[in-house]
Amino acid sequence: MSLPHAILTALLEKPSSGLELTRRFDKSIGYFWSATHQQIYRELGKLEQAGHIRALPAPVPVRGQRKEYEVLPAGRAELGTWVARTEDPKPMRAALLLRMRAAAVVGASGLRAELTRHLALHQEQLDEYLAIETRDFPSERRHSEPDRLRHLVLRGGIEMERFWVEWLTGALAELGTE
Amino acid sequence: MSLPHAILTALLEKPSSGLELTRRFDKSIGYFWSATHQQIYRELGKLEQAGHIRALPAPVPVRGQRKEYEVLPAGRAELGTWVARTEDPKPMRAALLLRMRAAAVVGASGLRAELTRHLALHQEQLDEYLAIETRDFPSERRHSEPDRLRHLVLRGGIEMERFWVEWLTGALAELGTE
DNA sequence: GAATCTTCTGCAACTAGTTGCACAAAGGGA
DNA sequence: TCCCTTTGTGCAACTAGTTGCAGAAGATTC
Repeated sequence: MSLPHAILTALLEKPSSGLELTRRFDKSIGYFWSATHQQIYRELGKLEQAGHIRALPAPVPVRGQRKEYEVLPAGRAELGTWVARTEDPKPMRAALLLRMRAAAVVGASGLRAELTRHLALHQEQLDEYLAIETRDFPSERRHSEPDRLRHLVLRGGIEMERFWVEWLTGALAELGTE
Repeated sequence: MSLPHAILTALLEKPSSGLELTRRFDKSIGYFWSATHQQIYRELGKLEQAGHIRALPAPVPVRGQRKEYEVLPAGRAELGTWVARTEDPKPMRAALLLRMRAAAVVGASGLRAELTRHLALHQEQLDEYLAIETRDFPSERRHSEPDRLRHLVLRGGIEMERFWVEWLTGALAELGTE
C-alpha cells in the first residue's frame, strides 16, 4: 500500500492536479515508485473519499476540467504514521537474473544482445541521477535535514544503477570468454 | 510474464510436483522471483493446458494426490525463445526509499528503527548467499558454462544485498548525526 | 480403529498494476 | 467557422500477485 503515500508525499511537496502528478511521477518520486495516470486518478478518488485530500474548489466542476488537490491534516497524519510503520522488504524481482538462470539450462544464445541493451539503459539512468546530484546537491554546502534525506534517496538510486552497470559489465565479460 | 518461465526452468532442472516447486521457490529461483503455492498451481494448470508440460501418469488421478510434472519439447522451445526475448527493465520499486522521501516531508521520527531492522535482514540474506557461494562455487575449479551462468546469478544477488547493507549503513550514520 | 496431524492440491475472492479507449474543453490554424 | 491537436479526466477490462480457506490422502499416535 505505498502508492497513496507516494501521492500524499508528492502533494505535500506541492498541490497538483492528476496530470501534473503523473508528470512528476515520471521523474523524481516515480524513479523508485512509478505509477500510471490511471492508478493516480483512481487513488486520488480514494484519498478524497477517505478525507485525506481535497480538491481545491473549482468554479465549474465538470468532467475534463482540471482539478487541483491539496493534503488535509488527516492525510498528513496518515503519512506520518506510515513513515514509522514496520514492513518487511519484498523479495526482489529481477527478470534478468531469472533469464540468465534459464539460459544456464537452455543455452545463452541471444542473451548477449539483451544484456548489452540493458547496460546502456542503466548507464543512461545512472548518468541522469548523477546530473541531478551535481545540480541539486553541490558538495560543500550545509544542507537542511529534508535535503539530506532527499540526497540519501538519490544516493540509493545512484548506487542501485551502479550495481546494475557493474553486474552487466561483468556478465558480458564472462559471456565473452566463450 | 516471467513466472511460467521460472517454473519451466525449475522443472527442467528437475521434474517436480506443485508443492516441491513451492519449496524450491522459497530458495534458489525464488531468491529473485518469488511465488506462492497458489500462483504455482495455477500456472502449472495453464502450462499443462498449453502443452508445455505434462503430468507424469499417476495410478489414480484424484484430488489431493501429488502430481509430478515434466517439461515437454514445446515447453523447452518456449523457454529458449523467451531467454532471447527483448524486454525493458521495470522501474525499481523501493518502498524504503519512498518512505525516506516521505520522511523528508513529515519528519524522520521512527524511521531509524525500521532502517536498523532492514539492515539486519539484508545482512542475513547476504550471509546466506555468501555461504551458498563458498559451498557451490569453490574458487579454483574450472566451471562448465551452466555453472558459470548460475554463479553470475548468485553474484547478482550478493551484490544487490551488499548494496542495501551499504546504503542502510550510510543512511543510519547520516541520521545519527542529528 | 478412531482421532488428529501433515502433506498436497486447489477454489474463491481479494488488491495492485496495466492497457485501451472515450470524452470534454481549450487553443490554434486554414 | 470548422477542423485538429493538446491537455486533462476518467471508465472498463484486463493480468499478476496475495490471502483465506477447504478437502482428500496418508502417517502417527492413543
